[in-house]
Amino acid sequence: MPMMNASLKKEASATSTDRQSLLPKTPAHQAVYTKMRDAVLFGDLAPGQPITIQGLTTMLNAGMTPVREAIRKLTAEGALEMQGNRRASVPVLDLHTLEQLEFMRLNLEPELAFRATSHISDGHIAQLTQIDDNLNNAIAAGDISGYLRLNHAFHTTLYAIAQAPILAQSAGALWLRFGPSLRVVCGRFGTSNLPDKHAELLDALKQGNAEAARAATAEDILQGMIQVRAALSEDAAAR
Amino acid sequence: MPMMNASLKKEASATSTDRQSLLPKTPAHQAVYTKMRDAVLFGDLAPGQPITIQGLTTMLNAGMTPVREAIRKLTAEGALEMQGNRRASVPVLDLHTLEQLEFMRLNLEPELAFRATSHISDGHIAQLTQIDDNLNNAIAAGDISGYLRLNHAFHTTLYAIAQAPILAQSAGALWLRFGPSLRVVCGRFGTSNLPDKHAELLDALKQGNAEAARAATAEDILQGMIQVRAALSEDAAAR
DNA sequence: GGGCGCAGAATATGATCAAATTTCTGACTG
DNA sequence: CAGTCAGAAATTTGATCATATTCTGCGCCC
Repeated sequence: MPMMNASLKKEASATSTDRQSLLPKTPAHQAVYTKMRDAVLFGDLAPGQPITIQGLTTMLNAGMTPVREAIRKLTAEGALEMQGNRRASVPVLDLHTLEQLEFMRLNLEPELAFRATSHISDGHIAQLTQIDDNLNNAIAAGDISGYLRLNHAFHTTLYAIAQAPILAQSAGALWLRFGPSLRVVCGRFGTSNLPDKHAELLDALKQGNAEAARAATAEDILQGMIQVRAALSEDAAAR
Repeated sequence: MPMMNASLKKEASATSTDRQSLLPKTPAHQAVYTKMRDAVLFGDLAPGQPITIQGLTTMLNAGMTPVREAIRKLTAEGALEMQGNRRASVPVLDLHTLEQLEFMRLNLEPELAFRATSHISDGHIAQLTQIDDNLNNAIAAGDISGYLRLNHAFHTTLYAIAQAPILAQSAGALWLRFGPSLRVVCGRFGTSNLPDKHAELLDALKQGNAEAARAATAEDILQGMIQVRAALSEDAAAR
């Protein structure tokens, strides 16, 4: 009974050279990981929602092993948590956890902006400016999903410039923890009051002013965390 | 019926090693993860040494899937790294990476000691004192492996008291990165010049002096990182 | 010296086993 | 007599394994 759609995902391909040779570069578990990561980051998986492994295999048309490995990886990064039994779910943020995330972000990300200033090039600035322009358009259009993705892309791109992979990776793991709640914030307050210290940050980067870049990043983080805290407090009060 | 060689690991049932079948509480992938984690932390796996998945299945008498999942988890935590091919290995520390680790440790662990001061109890202090006594004995006896394990246990125990799971988890991931090099340090300099700011730290905890605990932890970290940096520089010069 | 298999290892799949949640039944109590 | 709760069967879901397939590395032959 439960085995019927397994065959229609890959038809009998007579020519194994054309399509296969064009994209054999993506390992399945990595593709699954990226999709699930984005789903967590951009709110496609709501906090508290249980993750079923078999549901993902059918949803992503993937095997069981890649899904399991992606779940393990995301669990290690804090994007998912194993509830006492062997079920995984997107963790719900509480104020105590949020405070720790804010502490770590304020220690990590301003430092990354500081370091990026030393290694930035004109091409990098153009790239960041492009992202920020699209981001402002998304805000103006009320495009929540676009805002989330572009905001994430802006910070990720900047931190990659800092040439500090450990710090950048740690900061990326933190984003996985509060990403789902960012979606909640936007759903509650819309895109009107979103923080945008990116202009100040870009100015500082153009001038090579590392201290100003650090300060602007700290401001941006504080603004965002205040919004998330407000949404969380409201949720706790409504319960 | 096709399981012939899989049975011989369970055949010696009446003898000593079959506690697992009597206590089926531990999932296999978790047991494998813990063993590999300890092997990385305490230098049983040397940096640069390639990890073969089939070697681990036979070495740990485990299946293939649990080993794969443990490798994914450790890779996500930075304990292992995937080199371009699909081989994994214990990463070798360079000075640039070490600097980032020091930066993060100095931001995280003193804060954890600071927070632990508020929540500590007499039982906790007794526990930490016990560990530190054993640690001093290990140093006096030149027991490198014992020193590594007890030093790790001391810090882990303290950080668990701080009631800040995100910070503690992040700090634990950092230990996975410089753990292998700690073994190298000990192999080079012995246990004579090892840092031991634990006495100061314990005094501060007993007095409830959070600021002193923070400072003592920072000193302990700096001492240890200086040692690791010296060993790394020596290695780089010898090559 | 370079292209071509060949061995070995890693990835991915489906099947099988075990555990847990759910559901259904039945009895007991108010 | 009805409602509720305990317990057991059943279904769902996670964990593990054996196997097939694919890719990498290396040696060999041209």
